Amino acid sequence: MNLAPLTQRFVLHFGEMGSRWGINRTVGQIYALLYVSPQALNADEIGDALAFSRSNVSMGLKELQSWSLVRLQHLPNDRREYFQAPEDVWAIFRTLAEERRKREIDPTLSMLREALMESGVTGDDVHAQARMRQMHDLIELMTGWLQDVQKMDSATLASLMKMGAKVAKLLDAKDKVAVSLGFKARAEPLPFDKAHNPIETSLA
Amino acid sequence: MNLAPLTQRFVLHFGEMGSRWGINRTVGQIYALLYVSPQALNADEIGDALAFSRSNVSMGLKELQSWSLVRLQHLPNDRREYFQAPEDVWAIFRTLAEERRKREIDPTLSMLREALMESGVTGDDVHAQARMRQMHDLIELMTGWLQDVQKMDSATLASLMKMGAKVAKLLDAKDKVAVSLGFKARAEPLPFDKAHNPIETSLA
DNA sequence: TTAGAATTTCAGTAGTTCCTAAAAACTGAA
DNA sequence: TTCAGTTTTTAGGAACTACTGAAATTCTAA
Repeated sequence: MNLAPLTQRFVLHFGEMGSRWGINRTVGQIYALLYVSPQALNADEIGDALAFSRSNVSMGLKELQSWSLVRLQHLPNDRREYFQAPEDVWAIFRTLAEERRKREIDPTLSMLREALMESGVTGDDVHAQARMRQMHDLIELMTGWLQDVQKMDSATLASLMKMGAKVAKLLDAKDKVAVSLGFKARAEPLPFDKAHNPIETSLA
Repeated sequence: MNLAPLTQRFVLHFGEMGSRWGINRTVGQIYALLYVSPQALNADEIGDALAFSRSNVSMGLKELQSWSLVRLQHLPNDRREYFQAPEDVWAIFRTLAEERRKREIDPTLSMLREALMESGVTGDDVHAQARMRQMHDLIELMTGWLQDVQKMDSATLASLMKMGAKVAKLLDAKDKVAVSLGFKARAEPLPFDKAHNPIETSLA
């Protein structure tokens, strides 16, 4: 491996973190290299840079493609495939969030849905099913919210994130202002009341 | 394994998903069992229910404790340790988010911070460092926001999530109302302008 | 202090994942 | 169709992780 110093540190770090992120060292390093590379690289260049066998690079790239984390490119008069990581970090984040949801959450959500359809449940399963409903409702709320915010453009999302906890306070203030004016900013009532909260009430 | 049908399905599913979640089958199944169990269980009961060796159960419980996902309990006149999963699914989510941040994100944030301190960077590393800054700024924004919302109580958080994308629109409307009244709801200007957005400008 | 119950550690084995080198398959030009 | 360059698949060894039973340690009540 013969990379510029900062790049090398970055690449090695991604290799080490790989196992915590559910990818292997190879995949982590390949992605890191592509992320910092100013231009697309082909499989041989990647293999040379990281001292991996050609086939290992091939596997790694396939894995990254399955995550939609790399884009394929072709250069004129060169039939090798060139790979690059998308530039927009917000887009990368969106992709990651979506892929992880698909792999780590959706299967569980399906299982829970099926378990909740089951009727005539008896014995220990009565309590178990109630617990599953709590988990199901929370996950459904989270994934629904995630889909919502994924539709926002990056600037709006960034603004909301920077506000953080202030959002709640502002909305509170807004309600008061709106009410004092008899101003109706929303078509349907906000679900601030507990009665509409499936999480709080599902075990009640 | 001799569990009620729904419980069994739930437990087996958690075992299978374990590898995707970065835990092993044993740990996944133990957590699932504790999650649906109406009362705390001791290590022997867990081992019997799941047909694991006593030592395997011990390791699994240790792992779950390192994630702060199980609570330890003692019954009167019984010196065995009893384990249970916290009941509040929101609290569980908070714990999970925090632990994953510590393990999967914080080390990378540190590495990026150090890389950005580096001065006198030349060659390929100039572009690489700029890319690292983009990643750093995004992660910092996300983790900061996460800390903010983790402080909210569950009901507020649930409300905000249910609103999803509507939050942005409401805030927009709120600004208009506030402005038309000469009403100042916030102490500092909101960073809606691009100039204050480190993500958009760090590579410009 | 000690018996014995409960838990943890350890060493060995089984199982899984990672990685390479070689073979096979594919692609576009001649 | 053939050929050379390129990519993918495959088989097998290396490295790592998971699991068990036994031994060691820790803990508690008498």
